[in-house]
Amino acid sequence: MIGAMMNKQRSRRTPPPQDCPLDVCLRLLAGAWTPKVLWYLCDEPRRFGDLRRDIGTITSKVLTTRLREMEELGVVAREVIPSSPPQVSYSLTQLGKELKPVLDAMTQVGEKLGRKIE
Amino acid sequence: MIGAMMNKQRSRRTPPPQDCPLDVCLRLLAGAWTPKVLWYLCDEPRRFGDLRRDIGTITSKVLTTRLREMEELGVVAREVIPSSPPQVSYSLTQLGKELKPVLDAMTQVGEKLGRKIE
DNA sequence: CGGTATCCCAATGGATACTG
DNA sequence: CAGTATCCATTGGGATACCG
Repeated sequence: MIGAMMNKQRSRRTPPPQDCPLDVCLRLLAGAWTPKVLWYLCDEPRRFGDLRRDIGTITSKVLTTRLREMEELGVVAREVIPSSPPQVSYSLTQLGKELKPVLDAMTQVGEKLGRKIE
Repeated sequence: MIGAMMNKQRSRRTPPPQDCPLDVCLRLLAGAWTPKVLWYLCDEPRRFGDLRRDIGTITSKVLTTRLREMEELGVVAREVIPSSPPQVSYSLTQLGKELKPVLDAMTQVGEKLGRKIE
């Protein structure tokens, strides 16, 4: 079963192939909610539930997914604080903080783009 | 096109809800191939077919889609040169050129992210 | 040359329920 | 509190064919 399923059929869905650095960064930022997670982590570390409430309508499944992939890329750090009830705190790493200027730059252009919309 | 996208009925609940400038910029850049199109238009105007060949494996359907939405946002300009065979030239507008620093910033962070991957 | 028109698939992520 | 586990609707965009 696994063998069969691992047989990647490359016929369709030839993905944007190169892993140039731009694509890498984009794949991170384009994940749903990712910019908002970064935004709320910018100022200070936050716990899972706080993040969830801050962002508003994100489900815990998706929030978990995003945090896990950000963690794997070294953009956020996860710290478990043994206590009862359990607490898990998320914060930006040094690398994560380097995304701030990117978000700011995108916001600036976004404002000009935005005037074209509505 | 993105404008239409923004009025579209949301399926189940209100997903990525706010249209903050960051989201607007991101929706543009996250379109498949969009960064590459921008990249190849950076230096000089290019014709449709040239862009297609530059990028390599993009289909004309998708290239058209991307160029149309970039045009609607005022990021690229489309110029039809009456001749035989017909020529259509695409170039970055002033606003489009402002995306260059954004791409550069993303590339820089992407390089550091990339070292985490492979 | 510079596109449209179809058809269709697989990944993304939303809804909901449940757990240590 | 901080997640997992399922299930499934939406959709971006790839393949292919065709056109003025």
